[in-house]
Amino acid sequence: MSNMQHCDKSIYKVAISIPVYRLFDYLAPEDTASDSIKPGVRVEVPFGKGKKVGYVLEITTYSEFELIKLKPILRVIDPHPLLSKKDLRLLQWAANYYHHPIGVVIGSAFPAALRQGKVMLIKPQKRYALTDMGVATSSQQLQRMPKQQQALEKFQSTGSSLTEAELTLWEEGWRPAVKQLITKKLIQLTLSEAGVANVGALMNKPALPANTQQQAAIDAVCTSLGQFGVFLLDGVTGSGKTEVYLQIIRSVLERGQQVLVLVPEITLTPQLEDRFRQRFAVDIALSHSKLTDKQRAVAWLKMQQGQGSILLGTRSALFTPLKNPGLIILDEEHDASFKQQEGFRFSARDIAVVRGQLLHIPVLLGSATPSLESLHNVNKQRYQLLALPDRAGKAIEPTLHLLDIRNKRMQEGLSAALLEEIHKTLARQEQVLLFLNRRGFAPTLICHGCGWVARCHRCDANLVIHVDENCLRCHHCAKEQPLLRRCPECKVGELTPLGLGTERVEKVLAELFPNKVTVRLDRDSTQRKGVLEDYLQQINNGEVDIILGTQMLAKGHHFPNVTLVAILDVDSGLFSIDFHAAEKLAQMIVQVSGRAGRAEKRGKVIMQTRQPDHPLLTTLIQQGYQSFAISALAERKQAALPPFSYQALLRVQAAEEALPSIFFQALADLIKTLNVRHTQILGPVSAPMARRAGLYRYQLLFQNNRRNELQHFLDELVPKLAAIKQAKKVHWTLDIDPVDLY
DNA sequence: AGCACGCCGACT
DNA sequence: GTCGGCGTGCTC
Repeated sequence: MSNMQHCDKSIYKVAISIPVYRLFDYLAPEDTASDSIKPGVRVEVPFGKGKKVGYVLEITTYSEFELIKLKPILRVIDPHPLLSKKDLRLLQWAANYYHHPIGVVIGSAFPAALRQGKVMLIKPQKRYALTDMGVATSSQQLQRMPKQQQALEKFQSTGSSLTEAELTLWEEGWRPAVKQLITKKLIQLTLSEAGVANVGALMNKPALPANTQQQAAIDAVCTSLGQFGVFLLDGVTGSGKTEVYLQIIRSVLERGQQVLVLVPEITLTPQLEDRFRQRFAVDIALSHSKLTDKQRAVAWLKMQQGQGSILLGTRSALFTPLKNPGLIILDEEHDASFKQQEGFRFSARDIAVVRGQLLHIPVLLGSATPSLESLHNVNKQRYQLLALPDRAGKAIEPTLHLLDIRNKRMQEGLSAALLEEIHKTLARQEQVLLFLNRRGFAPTLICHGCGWVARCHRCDANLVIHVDENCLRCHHCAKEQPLLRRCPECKVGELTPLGLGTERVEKVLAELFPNKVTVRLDRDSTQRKGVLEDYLQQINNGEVDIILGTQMLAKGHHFPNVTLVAILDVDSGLFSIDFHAAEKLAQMIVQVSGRAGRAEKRGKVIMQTRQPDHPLLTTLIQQGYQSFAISALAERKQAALPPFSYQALLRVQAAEEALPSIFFQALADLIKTLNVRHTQILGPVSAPMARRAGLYRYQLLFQNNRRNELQHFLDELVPKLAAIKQAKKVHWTLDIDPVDLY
C-alpha cells in the first residue's frame, strides 16, 4: 500500500509535460509568498539534472514520496492561473478519457512559447464604439463608473436615443426585466463591459438577408445562447452555412462574449477569414501551424484576457482559454483532421462538445456531409439538426453521373467518353476539375523482363515513381532513391511504370490539350510557400483551363467557373478493410462535387467506375448523401460497429519482430486478472502494413457496446500495462475512438 | 521526453 | 588498455 506521509507544509502536486502518468510533488518556493499559488499556474521546478515548466494541479499536505527528497519550486511564473478551473477540468477529463498523461495533455493546451515558460505582455487593446457613422475607435480610458450608466452616456453621445418610456424606466431603475431589456439594447449599440474586449455587434458590413431555413438555424442557436446545446448544421455546399455562422456570431458578440471557430485546415480557407474581417470590426485572432510560436502565443493570450473576440483556428486551438466564452463553432465537422493522429490522439469535435457542456454554451457543428457519429447523435436527440437543403442564391445543384469504364479503352486513366466531355466543356470556355487521389507519376515500377518490383526496404510498400524529381519515393517513410534505369535483378528487362498518379495524368493532358493550361495541385506541386495561393489566383482569374489534383481539391475552395468535375478512379475507395472507408468515400465524392457549378452554370460530376452497380455509388447518386448515411448507419448497427459500439485500438511497434508477440502474451496474462466487463478483444493481428519505417506493427482492438464499460476496463488496464516490463521493450499507443484502423 | 548509468566491440 | 554503442531506469 501507499505510504502517505503527512507534512506540516504545503505540498504542490505538479503536472509536467513528459509521458508519465504521475504528478510530481514539490515544496513551496523559498522566497515567494506561496499563498498566492493557485491551481493552474505555471511554475519552474527542478527536474532531474535540469529544470522544467510544470502546472500546479493541487495543493495538499500529503505526499507519497519521501518528504526529505522533495525539492522546492524554483519560480512561480504566473501571478494568476492562465487556465480556468473549468478548462482544467476539461483537460483532466480528456486525459482520463484518452488515457494520456495529464502533463502532456495540459501542455498541449498551451502554445509552445508559453509551454516553455515564457511570459508575454499583450499591448493594451483598442476600444471600439459604434457611432451612427459606423465604427469609431477611442483610445481613451473609460472612467470608472457603473457599466450601465457608462453605456447610457456613450449611447447618448452618439446621438441615438431610447424612447421616452424606456429612458424613464431606465433612470428609475425600474423592474429588472425592463432594465435588462434596455441594457441589452444599449450593449448592442455601444459597448460591452469595460476591460472585456468584446464591444457590441461591431458590424463593418450589413448582413445578407437570410432565407427561411437559414433564419430558422440562426434563431435556434441564438435562443440557446447562454446554455449548453449541440447543433448540427447540415448544409449542402453553397447553402450559406457561413452566413449562418456570421449572424449567430453577431449575436454572441452583442452579448459581449467570445467565439471559438475551428476549421480543419486554415490555410485552405482564407476566404473564411476574409469574410469574418469584412463583417466584424472586432479583434479576430488566428491560430494555426503556419504562424510563428510568438504569433500563436499572442492569439492565445488575447483570447485568455478577453481582448480577442473571435478565434479562428485549427484542432490545436480547441483548448484556448476564453475569458468570456459564448459559442464554439466547428466547421466541416466530418473532417478526419479534427482527430489528432499522433501523441495525444484526441478528437477536437468530441472534446468541443464536452467543453460546451462545461462552459454552458452552445456548440455548432457544420458540414455538407455530416459524420455518421453526429447523425446518430441527432437520431438519439442528443444533437439538434438544422438543415439547409437549398443552395443559396442562384447556384444550381450539380448532376452526378457514373461512367462505366469496363472494357473501355483508356488513355492514361481517361476514357474516350470523359475526354469528349472535357473537350465540350473547354470549348464553352469553362473549367474542368479532375480528381485523382494519388500523387506521383505511378505507384509501381515493375520489370517487364523478370517481374521485379521496386519495393521499400523499410516498409511493406512499393516505391512510387516521381518523374519530376527523377526519383523513387516511399510514401510511408519518405525514403528516396534515384530513379533506376535498368532492372537491378535481371539487368536486361525494361522497367515499366504501372498505375496512375497525378504527374502522369498531367503529362497526358499536356499532349491531349496542347493549347490549354493545366494546373496540378497536390502536396508535391504546392510544397513551396505561396505556390498554392498563386495557382488559386490563376484559376480564379480564368488563366487555367484544367485543374488536376488530389484530395486537397476537396476542401473548401471556390472554383466558380468549373462546370465539369471528374473523379478518375472512384473504385480505389470502394474496397478497404477499414469500415470507415465507405463513409469517407461518400464524403469525398460529395465534397469534390461541391466544387462544381457554384455560379449560375449547372455543374456536372462524372465518376469513372468499373462498379457501376455498387450500392454505395448508386445510393449516393440516386438518393443523395442523406440516404447513403441512413443505409450506412443501418449497416453499422447490424454489425455492432461504431457509433453503435465503442472502440479502442492498441497499436504496437518494435524493431525486433519477436517483441510484439511477447508483449501480447504478457498483456493476455494481465487481462486475465482484470474485469473485462463484456469488452470484446479482437486480435492481435499484424497491421495492414505489417512493416513501416523498419518497425514491425501489430494491433489489438477492444470493443464494447457501452462506453462506460470500455472506459472502466481501460482505466484498470492502462496503468498496469504501463508498468509491465514487456511493455517497455515496444512502442505502444492506445487510440480511443480510432478513425484509421491501420 | 531527456539524461545518466551500465555493460560489450574497434581503436589511439 | 580506452571510446562509445544504445538498452534500462529515473525524474518529486
